[in-house]
Amino acid sequence: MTEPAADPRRAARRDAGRPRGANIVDAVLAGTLAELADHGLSGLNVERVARRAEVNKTTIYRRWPTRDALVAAALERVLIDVEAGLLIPGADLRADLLAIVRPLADVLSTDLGRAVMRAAMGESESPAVRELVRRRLHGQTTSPMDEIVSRARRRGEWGAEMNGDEVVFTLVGALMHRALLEQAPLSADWLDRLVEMVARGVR
Amino acid sequence: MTEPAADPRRAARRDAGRPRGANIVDAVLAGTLAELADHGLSGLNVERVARRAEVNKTTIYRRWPTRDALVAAALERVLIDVEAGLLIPGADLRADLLAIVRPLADVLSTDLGRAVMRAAMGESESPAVRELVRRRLHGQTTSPMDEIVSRARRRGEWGAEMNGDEVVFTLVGALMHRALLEQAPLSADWLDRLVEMVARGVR
DNA sequence: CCAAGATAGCAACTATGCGTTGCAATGTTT
DNA sequence: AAACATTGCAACGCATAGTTGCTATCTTGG
Repeated sequence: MTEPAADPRRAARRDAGRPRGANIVDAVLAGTLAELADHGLSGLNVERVARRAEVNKTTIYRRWPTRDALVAAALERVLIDVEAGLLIPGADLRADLLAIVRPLADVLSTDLGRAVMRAAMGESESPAVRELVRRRLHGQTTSPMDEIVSRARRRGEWGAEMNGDEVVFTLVGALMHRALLEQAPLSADWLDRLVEMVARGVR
Repeated sequence: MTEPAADPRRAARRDAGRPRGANIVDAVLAGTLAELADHGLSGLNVERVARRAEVNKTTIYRRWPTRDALVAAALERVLIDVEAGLLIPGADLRADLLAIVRPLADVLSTDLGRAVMRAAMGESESPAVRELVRRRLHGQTTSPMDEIVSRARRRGEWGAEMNGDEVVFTLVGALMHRALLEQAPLSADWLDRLVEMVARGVR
């Protein structure tokens, strides 16, 4: 539900037209993210996005039917970058967990990232966002974690009845809380302590 | 910034007037919470709140200058109920942690509670809400945790370099993630496993 | 090259919801 | 009874979401 917009009238011939919209899509979503970082979700305004992307408001509405859909699409852009770290096996469980959590920590260390995640939590009523979050959550972290857990089991680092997902989600929740509610820095030091604690906890 | 609204003109004589507003304040805040639960933060509408509370819109605006302030006041109402569990010392660290986290878990198990916490996270840009969250967070959990940690230290259950706040906040973050993003139930079983993991982690 | 089809811009419009204002009605205190 | 405070009411101004009808421009198949 991001690019061509499933429109019956557009089903027949999809190869004609003015400059095909990839550029526009990019510009608009980038503009949306920028506005999100600048004014927050509640201050996000479609007309400003349009101006920023140097595109007409109508064009935006033709591609994304509602403000929510626009935001959801923009969020998706960013969340793709939070893909779990490449699955290079680390020295131990702590290293593996750190590798999985660090990309998110990086995102949450920028104004944009915080704005985006805030939106993801706050707007998670919106069907579009809710769907997106579910997709990104399950499936993005689950498979890497399965790998990590079985490695850790082999090394005797994992004896808990906790499953992999539950553990990552706890870590993610902790990051969110610190970044969004406490508004405290996600320092390397703190991250180390957090992961250390969790790693000890599942032994 | 909850009840009388600091208004210079009202400083002189504050004892005359129509039925003093306690009833109205209650009705309006209750209405706000109800609307929040029904339509979510983005769907919350002052005029509907007014109808629901059987009060005029103007009256609301006279007491709470903006929609944000109204929401903040309503949030505060609920968050008071999340006060840390009475400090009855439990059998062990696990029991203490459970006692501290359970009130929040209860709140997050209702539609209203989820809506409220979602609002608290999403709207934490808004100065009013941000201030509120800070106040409730620091000071609400810190002192009970100091107590719990020193008890746990005495019993040899706490050897970690993690401090008390960091641990509660991790727990709270985990609850939030599960309730708001995963939208999974905060079952007693899951809560036990979570607390068990953390308790082991700080040893 | 040309006609068809698709996309984008533009301007004007509706609808909704926030927040304001002036005034009248009603209640309380001294 | 007089003074004062609070509420209700109706009518606004204003920003922003979302729509519509039209025209201009681009791409591609023939």
